[in-house]
Amino acid sequence: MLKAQFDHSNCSDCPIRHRAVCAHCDAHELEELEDIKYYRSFEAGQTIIWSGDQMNFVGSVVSGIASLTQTMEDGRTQMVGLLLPSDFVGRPGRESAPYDVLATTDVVMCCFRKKPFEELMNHTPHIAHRLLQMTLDELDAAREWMLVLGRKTAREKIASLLSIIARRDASIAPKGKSAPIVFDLPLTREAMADYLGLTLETVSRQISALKKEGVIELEGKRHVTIPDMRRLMDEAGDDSDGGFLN
Amino acid sequence: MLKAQFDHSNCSDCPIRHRAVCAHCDAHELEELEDIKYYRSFEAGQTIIWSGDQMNFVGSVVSGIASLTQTMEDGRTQMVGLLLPSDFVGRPGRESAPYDVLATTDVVMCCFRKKPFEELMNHTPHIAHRLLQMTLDELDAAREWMLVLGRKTAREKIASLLSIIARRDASIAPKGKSAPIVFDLPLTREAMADYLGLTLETVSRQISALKKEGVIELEGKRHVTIPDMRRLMDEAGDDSDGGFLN
DNA sequence: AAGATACCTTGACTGAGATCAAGTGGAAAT
DNA sequence: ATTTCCACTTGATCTCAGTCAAGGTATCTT
Repeated sequence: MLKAQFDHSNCSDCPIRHRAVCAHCDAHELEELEDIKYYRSFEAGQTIIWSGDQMNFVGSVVSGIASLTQTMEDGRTQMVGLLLPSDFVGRPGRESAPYDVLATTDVVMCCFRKKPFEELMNHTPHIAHRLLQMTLDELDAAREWMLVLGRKTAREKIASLLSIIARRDASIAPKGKSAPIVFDLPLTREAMADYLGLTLETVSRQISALKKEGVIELEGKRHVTIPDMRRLMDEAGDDSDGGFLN
Repeated sequence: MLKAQFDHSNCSDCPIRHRAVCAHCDAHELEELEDIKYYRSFEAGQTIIWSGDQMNFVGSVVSGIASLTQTMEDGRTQMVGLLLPSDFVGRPGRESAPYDVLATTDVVMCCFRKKPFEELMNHTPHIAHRLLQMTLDELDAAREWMLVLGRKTAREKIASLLSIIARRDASIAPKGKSAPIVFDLPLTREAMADYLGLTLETVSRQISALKKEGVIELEGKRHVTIPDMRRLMDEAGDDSDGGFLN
């Protein structure tokens, strides 16, 4: 069903057209991409790519959320990337995947066979340049996350994660700064724990605590309301006037 | 003194010629780079770039070690990158620096004024392509580090850091796998702590413990011998046959 | 030579988060 | 309707690393 929704779809109608790796492409370049692209759907929980496997495609997340995950032999796991719509998966020039890629929700991906994509990239500076931009952004995000993992308390970690998810959804929010932000958590408590370097019990306790103190409101287990974004960002230990609110 | 050593030097004699952002450049491109490059030296402990400052240059570390560091308002700090010779500093297209860049040892940098470099990059795919490669490598390193920060014990963290430094110096080592690896720690205990998300006391204790158990040997506070690399990698919690030893 | 400084080590105690365990609630399966 | 299952919550206890404090050692200053 989901698949059909995107099959044969034209790039110009694509929801991630202006943010994905193809964002800077002109009409001609887009045609070349259309020739080698295909869509694939994955159900929540499915593994999209296994660490160590041959990678014969690269691609963009069109809808849904995927995660990059590293696992130690004894089972400890750490999420090392959260892939949102428009994010790119795979590395041109690399043979095998360094991490597991998991579908956290149902996911649709726009895939390109790796070889043709690499060739296309070599004579299409627009793609290479956009990929560089996106990679630099991801590197910044990874480094921000290193501060969270290395130095923040459990409470600050949770608040940081909620801030990030809220910020992403806030683009739709009205101008008024004080308007409450509402969203659904796309992650289980366990996935949050794997992202934050915590146990799921600690995640649960901290969410309960933030709820009890009115920093967040919860309806069911996933539906979150942030009455005061500034308060949440204080709890995250971020500079309260940094970036998001001005 | 250090400065003179590199002033007016020709790119073809440069120690990082084949690994830096200029690695793929041909003779003509190198000439263009020579026109806009200049060298700067920094003493150990000096700040190379302040977070938030205007960045009017980008460049490569030629010798020495620098670090990218993030600091919270209350003083907690996390190192988010370790810059070794050939590593690139700065982001084309960005105005202000997102992190502090500190000289951990004496450092020599090969700098390019940002504007000319950006223009040069636009019509020099060799540079853009190499920068993409390097950025993807850094992203991998950052993600590997996220596993260390999020899921490893203090002991594993120290062993991981020692492995990384040892691996870097091991390129010079003879073929025989069992040959002990010897190097000097380029970081203070505090810098190690900032890299690992620990306190300096914990770093000191874990190093003492590894020494007592014969995993490492110490001469003075900085001179390290690794009698058995495989043992160290076991302590790091890494797959013992992953990557380094085969 | 004596003091100052920077870097490091070690000990005693504390506490945040992990671990172990039991229980809740809601949705799907039978 | 009730069983099963999964995601989540909550409690009791434990432990690893943080905190606070004292002392050591090498180098630099005066």
